[in-house]
Amino acid sequence: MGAALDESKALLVRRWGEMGGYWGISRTMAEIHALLFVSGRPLCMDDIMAQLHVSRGNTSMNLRGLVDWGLVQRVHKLGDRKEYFQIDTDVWHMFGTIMRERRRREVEPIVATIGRCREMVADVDGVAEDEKRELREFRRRLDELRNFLTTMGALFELVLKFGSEGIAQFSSLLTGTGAVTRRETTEQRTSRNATKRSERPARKKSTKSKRNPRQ
Amino acid sequence: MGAALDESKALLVRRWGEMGGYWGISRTMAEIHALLFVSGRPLCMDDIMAQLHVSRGNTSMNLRGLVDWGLVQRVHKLGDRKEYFQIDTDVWHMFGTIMRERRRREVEPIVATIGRCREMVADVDGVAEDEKRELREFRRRLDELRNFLTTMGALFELVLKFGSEGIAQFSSLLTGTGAVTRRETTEQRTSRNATKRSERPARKKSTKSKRNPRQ
DNA sequence: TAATTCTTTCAGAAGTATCTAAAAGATAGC
DNA sequence: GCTATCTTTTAGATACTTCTGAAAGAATTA
Repeated sequence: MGAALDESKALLVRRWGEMGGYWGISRTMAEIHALLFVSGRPLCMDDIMAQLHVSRGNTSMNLRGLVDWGLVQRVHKLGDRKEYFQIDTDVWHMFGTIMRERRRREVEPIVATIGRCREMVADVDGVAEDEKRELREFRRRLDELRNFLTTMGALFELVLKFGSEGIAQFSSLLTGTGAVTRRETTEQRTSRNATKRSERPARKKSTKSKRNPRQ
Repeated sequence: MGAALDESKALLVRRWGEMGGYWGISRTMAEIHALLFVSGRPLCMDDIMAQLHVSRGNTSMNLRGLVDWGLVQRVHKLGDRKEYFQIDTDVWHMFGTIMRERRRREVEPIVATIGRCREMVADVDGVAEDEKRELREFRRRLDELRNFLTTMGALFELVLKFGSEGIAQFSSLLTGTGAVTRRETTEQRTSRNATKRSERPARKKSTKSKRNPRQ
């Protein structure tokens, strides 16, 4: 009856791959990610190639992408020259990594641009009275937008720091399900999730990079 | 000095468009969205074509996409046969729309699949003892994943219902900045944001659809 | 009904992204 | 150094998206 298990895994991999497209991630990359997730053990390139029917080159590229995202780690087995790839097993931690990376790549640039736009219209001197109205309205919108983005960013930071228990508390608080006081049950999580992903060395793609030495 | 205003707007439109790609939205669609946002008034197709240098067909298609997302409304001016397009001006409401739509299109299908996967491995009969371990581990992961997704969904629902004030409270609660009790300041927002977007008629793309009658 | 004005659809062009297979690059052991 | 084993890069092929321009479709007025 291991067949049911395999089918179940295959189904999740397929669907996860399809969904990847919506998230700006190539299907293959998402499939590799899912495969590592369902396998529950490190896989080598040949495993992945065989199970997903993709070429070696493609596998290599997408694995690199996943490592760059901080979602997959390279691991090695004693007496085996192959590299194995392993996924973060903690779902909360995994999504924390995704969120932080997306924020860095996608939200921060737009926040910076909003800042520049804001400066460009900071000066009201020499503007006709009827244009001032439009200017003020535009500034108001910029401020609202920036405020939204930074607030959401802060919220994510908090949520991912405090994990699922924190959210449950938050929910019950807002919905008034009951009076909840801050418990300390989430503190252990915090330290584990605080791994500094941001300090990962920024790999330059274009550079004729030396192969990663296996320390 | 209206030049600075125009340049500032153009800059935001360009950057917003670039970012659109990351969000699975075509650049033009994102640019149109941004243009409506910065303009602060309804625009017609010719306005958009002129300002973004895109063809009529492209403009039409992308505007339809935005209307389908519920991000843009069609409006009409008295004595003018043209259609005008208007964006939701409330940033929180706007992102609420995006989040809900993304959840419907992207998160719900994967949650459904997880459910199916879970059922496929529910039965443990006739499984060798050493495979049971793997099975249980797989089930644990599936459950964790589903739990994460539904919790996050609920969180978004809450956050968008309670708006920025709610988040500020949440933040101060978790960080322990001070004892906060639920205030009622956000209630007005709630009703406005509760517009039932989900009941929008599901336009079939493939169908040789009749043109939307202007009621 | 015909003319006018505006919008949508669609076939093919243009532009991107992704994939494969083959060559080049690394490392370890002999 | 040479060979074996494994990984990365790359050029070109394939597949997918997006865009345009032209034709068809709709509503309105005469």
